[in-house]
Amino acid sequence: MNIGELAKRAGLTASAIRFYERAGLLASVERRPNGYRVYPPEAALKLNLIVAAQKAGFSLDEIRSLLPPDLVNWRHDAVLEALRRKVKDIEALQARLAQSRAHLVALIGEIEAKPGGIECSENARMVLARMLDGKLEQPQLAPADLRRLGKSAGRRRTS
Amino acid sequence: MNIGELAKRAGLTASAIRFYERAGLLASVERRPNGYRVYPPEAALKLNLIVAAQKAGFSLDEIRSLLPPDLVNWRHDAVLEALRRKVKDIEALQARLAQSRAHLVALIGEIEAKPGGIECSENARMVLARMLDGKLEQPQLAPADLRRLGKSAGRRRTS
DNA sequence: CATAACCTTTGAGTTAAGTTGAAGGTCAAG
DNA sequence: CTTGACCTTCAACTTAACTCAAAGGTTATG
Repeated sequence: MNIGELAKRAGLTASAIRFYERAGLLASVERRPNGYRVYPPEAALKLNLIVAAQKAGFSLDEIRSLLPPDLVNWRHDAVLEALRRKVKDIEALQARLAQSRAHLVALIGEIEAKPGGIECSENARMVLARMLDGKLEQPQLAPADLRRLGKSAGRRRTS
Repeated sequence: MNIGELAKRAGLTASAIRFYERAGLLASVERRPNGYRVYPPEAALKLNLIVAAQKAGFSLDEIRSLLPPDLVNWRHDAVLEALRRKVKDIEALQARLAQSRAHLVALIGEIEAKPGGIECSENARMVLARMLDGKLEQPQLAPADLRRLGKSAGRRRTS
């Protein structure tokens, strides 16, 4: 199977697959005499796994450090530890989101609760004040690698 | 007040404040004869507001489009709409996170449930298979601007 | 034999929200 | 008069996960 065929099967682009190879997620692969990469059918499985792990919030770096070269000799303990850590990360993010949501909902309530009486600027000043002290201390969170978890799951190839 | 003083008060760096000005979030400010920026005390309030909005998941672009120049003539309806939209975004992300978390927890359970009997490679293959079809379709989500919501709230200046 | 549809590598561009560095002007203290 | 702490601009760098373009080789088809 050539790279284009594999890309189609995995729902990726050929350039993404080359990128994964360059990034060390895929071992360097067999070549035809003309230089074309040739993939065995299992390659699609590995790509699907990578995509799934990404959707679950793992970075390519994390995935590389956990993926065994052969797809069968997993480092059990490391994988379990990473999974548990990721669950913790998600829970922390969930807590933060719940706080943010609550703040926003409260803010909406305060803004709506003034049908037009008290001068607009008066109102604005009060709402502002409440908004600012409400936000001043939120839970400190793990490093920035949580960002990934917020990514869209859509983005299937459109061509 | 000079920029360094303002930065200290707002918990930002001077370069961040210059960046916000360049990005159109802050109107260009009065200068001393030597070129130094001079800020009125209210400036800190505006910066606090920007920081608060960012923590709530708004991008600088969004903030710029909502922030009135005078801090008092808000476009009520636009602000309310933006707030409600942001709450929706947060809820969508929460749903996605709950799914991811559930998947990971289930996966951990499956891996743990094999004390060492069935060949490791057998187990790996099964777990893999279940993992892949579980993930294949997740809720499609709004564009990628949800990323911001995952950012750490920590990162108070350390110098 | 021309053309399209593949494939190759390399290098640069994308986004967001800043940070860092160079090169230089200004100001107060000792 | 020099040291150190400020301030100025501008340009380039950072991160992640790719994408895109250029320039060229290969293969199948009409």
